[in-house]
Amino acid sequence: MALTSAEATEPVRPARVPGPDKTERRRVALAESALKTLGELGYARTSLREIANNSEFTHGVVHYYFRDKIDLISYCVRYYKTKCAQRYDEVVETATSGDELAAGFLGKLTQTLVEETPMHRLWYDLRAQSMFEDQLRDDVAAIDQLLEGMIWRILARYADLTGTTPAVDAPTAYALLDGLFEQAVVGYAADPGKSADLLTDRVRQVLPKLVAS
Amino acid sequence: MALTSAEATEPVRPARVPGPDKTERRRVALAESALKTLGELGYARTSLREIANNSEFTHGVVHYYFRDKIDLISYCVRYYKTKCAQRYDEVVETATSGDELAAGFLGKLTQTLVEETPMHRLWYDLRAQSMFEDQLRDDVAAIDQLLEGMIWRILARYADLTGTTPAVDAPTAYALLDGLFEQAVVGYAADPGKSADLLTDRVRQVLPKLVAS
DNA sequence: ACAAAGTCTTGACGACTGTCAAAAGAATCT
DNA sequence: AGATTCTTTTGACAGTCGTCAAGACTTTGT
Repeated sequence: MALTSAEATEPVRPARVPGPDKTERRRVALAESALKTLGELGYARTSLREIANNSEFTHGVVHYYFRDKIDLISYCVRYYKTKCAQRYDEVVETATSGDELAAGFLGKLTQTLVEETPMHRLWYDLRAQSMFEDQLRDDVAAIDQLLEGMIWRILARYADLTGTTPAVDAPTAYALLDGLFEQAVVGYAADPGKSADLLTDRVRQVLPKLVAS
Repeated sequence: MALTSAEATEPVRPARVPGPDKTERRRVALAESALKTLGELGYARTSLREIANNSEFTHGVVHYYFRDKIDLISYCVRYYKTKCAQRYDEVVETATSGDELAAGFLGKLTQTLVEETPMHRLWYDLRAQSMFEDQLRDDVAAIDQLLEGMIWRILARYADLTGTTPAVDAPTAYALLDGLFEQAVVGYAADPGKSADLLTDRVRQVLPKLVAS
């Protein structure tokens, strides 16, 4: 799946630029600064100047590499995708029993909840923004698809290891687990320790209900 | 449960004001304009002037009745609460079988999805904002509690009518159904008709898994 | 009828915002 | 070495923003 939107917005490349690496490295650097800022402040309070302050450049450079602010945000969303595409695949590949898979998945789930809290808050913020910002919709929808695939691989493997079959389809499984995870992310600010434990308990309880003999 | 936060921010009332009705009616009117604007534009793009444009007043009046912008938004969140507090109670009260309850609940669920789409988008937007805006956190948490109670009454009654017991606790049930509903709200923009039908199918499939003999 | 109090409009302030482009600095080519 | 191109900084513009308060208008009380 080509990043057609990014290619479309990319400035025409001069003949002597040393390949795409420089421009792409810059865009990635700016995207990382943007994600950091968005994770701290949220979409509503993130300005281009704030993003620039969190980078090694000044605000002008954003317009050299991106058409406008929303172009940068969209790029961020797509870049975000590449960072979480295969978060649980190792667990899927190495588990040899349902319990082991569940434990591994839960370990990773709470680990990412604790270690990447701003990124998760950002994700839910951006998904909400996508309901109001047409330009974000497709990129956010693509990430939802990706996350749905991730969860499906977990559930399909879990069914496999437990000699059962999934009792719900991929979108349903994803929505259910996403609901639990979002609850943990929202509740994390108020009570970080408890939130992670509750998530573990709830997912462990729900997972077996999503498969059937 | 007293609206202590609102009372705390209310300006000291002159001795001769004709009771709380006038001030409260004004605050409600402004809150309704604010909710309308927030539902259309989202939190990030909603300004006080935009809210005023959607009301019969000018922007100055907001500061006559509210300390600041966030005070108005908080009031909106609490006011929102009163509008959805008992959405499904009639279904709970009138259903005489599990199937009837499920059908009634699903009817109401899709009806509200279709008829109040901006309010639901707003809710998810505000909940995301509450992760970044401390002043919104308690009010949003209170609404989550309320919605959890609503879902719990549905599930408890469903268990009652089907001669089963709930297999998960209230927060878990709420997170699961909330996940499905949010998925429908997010997907609604892309495909309104399909989204409502999918929601119905998924909730109907999941509900029986949340109770046990 | 007039004074007092309440309510709302108007207008301005300082700060912030996204965007644009000139200019300066750096890198590359001849 | 100098020209050319690329990259970044700087600075400005026009507009928006939340907030504040003076003043105008409305309502109420005497």
